[in-house]
Amino acid sequence: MTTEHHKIAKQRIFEAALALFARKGYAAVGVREIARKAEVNISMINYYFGEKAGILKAIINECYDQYFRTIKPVGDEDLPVETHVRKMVNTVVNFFRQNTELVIVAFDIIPLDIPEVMELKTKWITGIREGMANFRKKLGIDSQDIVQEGIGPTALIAVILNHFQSKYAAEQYPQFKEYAAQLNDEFYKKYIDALSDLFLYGYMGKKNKEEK
Amino acid sequence: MTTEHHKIAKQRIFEAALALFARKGYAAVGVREIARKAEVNISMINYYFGEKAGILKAIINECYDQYFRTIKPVGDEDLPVETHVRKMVNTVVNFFRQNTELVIVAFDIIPLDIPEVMELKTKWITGIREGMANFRKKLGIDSQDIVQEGIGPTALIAVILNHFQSKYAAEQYPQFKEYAAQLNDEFYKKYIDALSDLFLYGYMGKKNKEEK
DNA sequence: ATAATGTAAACGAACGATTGCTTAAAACAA
DNA sequence: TTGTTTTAAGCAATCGTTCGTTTACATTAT
Repeated sequence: MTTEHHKIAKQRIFEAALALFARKGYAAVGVREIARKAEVNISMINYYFGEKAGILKAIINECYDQYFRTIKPVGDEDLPVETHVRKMVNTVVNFFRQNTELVIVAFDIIPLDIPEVMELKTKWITGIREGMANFRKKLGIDSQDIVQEGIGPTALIAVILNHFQSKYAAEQYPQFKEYAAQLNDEFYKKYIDALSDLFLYGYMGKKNKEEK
Repeated sequence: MTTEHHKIAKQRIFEAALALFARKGYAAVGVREIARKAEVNISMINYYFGEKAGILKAIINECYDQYFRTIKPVGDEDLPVETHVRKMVNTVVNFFRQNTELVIVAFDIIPLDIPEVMELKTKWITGIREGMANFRKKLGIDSQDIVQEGIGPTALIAVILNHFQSKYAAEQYPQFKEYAAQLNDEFYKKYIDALSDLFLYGYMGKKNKEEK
């Protein structure tokens, strides 16, 4: 029971902080606000996570770990390039959809002046990049070429992240909730196809395809 | 002289805040830090901008105004679609390059719980979308189709914004400065072409082009 | 010409509120 | 009892903002 209680309280803090960080950004959220939402005493945060930044570290670890474990096996599959790309887009979009708050907080680009956190993120990103080296190679991306690095998978993920940041923001504001409500299963089926098409054949190719 | 002095102090606050907001995010920066960097008394911030959020509003107005005035005339030009897209990509990338701090702060997606600021951004985005309606029409984008909205120009800007966020972050950290230094004129010439190619013909088209 | 008035810019000090975090004791389970 | 979990209270520091005052210069009146 004790262990159970333990987990529950820690989990509540984690989830409350995650939701608040996603909504307002790390710096804009205070520990008291987290404690209030988690229905927990303030000191519980330091008890379980050491410091405020400890929650963020936990979020980052959780997100990158799950992300890597999700896309790595897909990247290692042996499929024709086009099929492979489509499957990867599908995988990434679904992961972002199911873990929107996690990716918004963990994949946020604005640097925090907390060296430890920055190092943690760098470590993860480097690791994932190495783990996906084969997939990148298959796409013919030369890791030395910074132009190719700037587009390719990097660009794809930027687009997807941007979409879910916008979606999440829209869900908060009454005037945009109507839009957010349209983003259902049906939408994502089409979205994944359209995004794959765009990445594979571009805007002109996509246009030709539609005109056929 | 008085007016001259006025401009200088206000400008210093604006620029100091802009740099700090871009680096750390709005919420992570205090007015004292801004005042210190601007070499100005703390109370001058409220004197010139009313409140801390007033600086942010000024930044947002400055950015969107300049952005719209830059891309609008390009969007209204009468060019073949491909040429038009390439010119637009070139225009947007150069604008982001020359106004990196402005776009990082103003185009940041994470919502601030300052209703006034959110309304201001919404107003600008709506206006720009309307102003660029002809260009979107030319690309064959149906504004009602949220799938097409999610990719297209939205995706392109997301990619470019992501690049400059990464670049700006890299410039701050010693271990990445080497990378940031490579992002020179030569790089952006290639980057603009590669990004245009990707958007127009996709990854497969780009690959075919290179193999020729 | 000199003195009085007006005005905008800048200053240091302080306001109440909130920040992240710590402590010591109470409540609980084993 | 022993050891763990939860609590309330409080720490120093900082937050955004406002205060009354002073400086510097322009305008007006005498």
